[in-house]
Amino acid sequence: MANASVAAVSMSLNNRPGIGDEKRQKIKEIAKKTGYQPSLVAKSLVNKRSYIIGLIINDIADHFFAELAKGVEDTAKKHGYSTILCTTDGNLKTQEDYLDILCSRGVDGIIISTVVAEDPHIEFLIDEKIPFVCINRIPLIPYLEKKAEYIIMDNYSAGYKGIEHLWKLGHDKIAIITGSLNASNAIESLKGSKAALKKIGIKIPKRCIKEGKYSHQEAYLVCERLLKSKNPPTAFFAHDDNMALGAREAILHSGLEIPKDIALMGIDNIKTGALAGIELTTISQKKYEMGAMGVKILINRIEEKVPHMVEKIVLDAELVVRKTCGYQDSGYLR
Amino acid sequence: MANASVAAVSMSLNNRPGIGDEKRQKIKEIAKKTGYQPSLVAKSLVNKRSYIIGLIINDIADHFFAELAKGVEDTAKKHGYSTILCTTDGNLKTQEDYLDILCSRGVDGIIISTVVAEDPHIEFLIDEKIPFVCINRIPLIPYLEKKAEYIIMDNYSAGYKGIEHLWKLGHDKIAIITGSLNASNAIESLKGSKAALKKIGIKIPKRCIKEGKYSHQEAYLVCERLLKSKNPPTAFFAHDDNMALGAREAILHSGLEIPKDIALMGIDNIKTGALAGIELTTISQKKYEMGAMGVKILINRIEEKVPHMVEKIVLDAELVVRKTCGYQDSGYLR
DNA sequence: CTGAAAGCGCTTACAG
DNA sequence: CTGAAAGCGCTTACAG
Repeated sequence: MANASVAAVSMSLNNRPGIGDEKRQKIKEIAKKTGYQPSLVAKSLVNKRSYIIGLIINDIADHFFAELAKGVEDTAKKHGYSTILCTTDGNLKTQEDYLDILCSRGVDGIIISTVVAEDPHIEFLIDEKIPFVCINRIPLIPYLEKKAEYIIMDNYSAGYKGIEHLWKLGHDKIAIITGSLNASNAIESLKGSKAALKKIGIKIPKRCIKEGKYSHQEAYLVCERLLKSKNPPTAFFAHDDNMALGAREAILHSGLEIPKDIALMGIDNIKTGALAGIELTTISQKKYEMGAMGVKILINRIEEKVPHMVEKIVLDAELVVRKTCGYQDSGYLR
Repeated sequence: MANASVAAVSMSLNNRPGIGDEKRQKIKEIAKKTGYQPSLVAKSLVNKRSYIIGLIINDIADHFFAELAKGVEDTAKKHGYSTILCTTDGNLKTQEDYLDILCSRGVDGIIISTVVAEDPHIEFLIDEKIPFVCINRIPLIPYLEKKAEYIIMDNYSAGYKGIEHLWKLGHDKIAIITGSLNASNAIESLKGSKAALKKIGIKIPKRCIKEGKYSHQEAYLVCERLLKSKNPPTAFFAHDDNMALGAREAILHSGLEIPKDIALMGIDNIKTGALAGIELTTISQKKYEMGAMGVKILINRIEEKVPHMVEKIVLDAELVVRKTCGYQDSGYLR
């Protein structure tokens, strides 16, 4: 410190009152010239603020979560926060480990997108009094409902609209490939689809509702098996695009054409689905925005500028008609 | 602290000698029962070890970088490190900002995949004595060569093999869509392609070598324009799959067929390229492995178990023949 | 307006 | 083998 006390430079660099303008300027100059970078870890220790948030997702190579992560990281960066990437691969133990690590790292908040319906860790987060927001999925535990913030898509409506679209195009033999049924989004989508089926008045056999676990590979297998069954469905509604693309492989590999022989729908609207020759009809989900909004809410909580109130945001599910269901060819038949 | 000094618990929990087994066990038990989590930030401060690495990439929603990031995060996690995700969007200023932040956060090391040929920040990293490894791209500054570790694909060979494959299939009118020519990978691929052209003995006009900047959109535009020119190419070699997919859109939208009218190649072998109906012929790049190996080398440096030596790893570029170049139809013609 | 002191939550020598 | 003290690099009251 070429000319002043440590307190003086601390106050200067943090723009705190208690020091003359002239001296402040001088200190800033010297700091700049010498490339002085204050240690954020020491700062964290005394301020109890790390300016780090944790982001918990299943898999960064999954296009859905990658978009989510992009929204999170962009927004965090914009507000001066760094983000620690935590991928759990859907493993609850890994999730627990990461939660522990994030807490002992003193992160200011957590964005969690992997919550399971009966999630055992939400209480932990509440007890630790660490700000967090659930995105994509929420805990389905009634007494927790008012205690956590969340932002999700209207999965029920997504599940409903998909069936409705297929039905209007003339399909009665519809197969549903669900997400991971331990998670709220999959549960809600399935509820929506079942409600639509009921409303419409058609029944589909149990064997035509299969859990695809949001996995491309799993959906491939499920679809392949169904296609080989004796009364195969004429339409597949996969509850995410990943699985829809898996089903697509199975359909095409078995020599069938889309949508001529088989109609196919997904949910999420990932970019790959828009490619020529794929043109997947789907339900749009605002992935980037969900991540971005999640961070904004989280930072509001952390900085408590806004009086705290539990926020619950449910984003619209919008039908995106492309070519895998045959709307272009026939239009709605009913 | 129910029964011992702070030093005692510190030694117990860190498995340091200097305390009796019995007491150690007891302390560990109590720690477990009370759910005590030592503050990693305080630890960082005294140990000068944060167990955090920084990962710098262009864009997490880009499939190539997402795979890379997956390899990095998985491996870091396995070795007890957390990873801070930093996306620069190819912006050097953002890169600089992140480097500063990472340093003041006291990260133990950095994986950087966004380095530019004349990168102004490598010297900074060396001066700061912070371990780092360049993956995917390297600085093309001779006197820095022996000072940084890197692991990259053999981009020259990738560029070479693509041209060779197209030529053997009978193409003379080839267009090349390059990556960002301020980066080593793009430069090397282009060199390789030019060398192949020379070896083979064909010349392609300047207007048929265009910079696509590793952007889907840019490649679309470049390809569209070239297709409309009066002597259009019969084959496109995009120097990554992202761009190949962009070119594919342009080709298909203009009513041409692949590979009947136009042959198409990429580099990277992202998963989307393998989808039915896309089946992009490409050069395989080991993305996940590159990230994973990068972290292993980085951690070796950080922990200095292995005597330090500058490592340079160049991964093989392997041709993956699928359907966009017409090999299935005709086989090699020359 | 400025400087010396205490403290954030740990770990590491250093005496007992 | 154990406990009291110093220190990591900062910030924040608290006297001068």
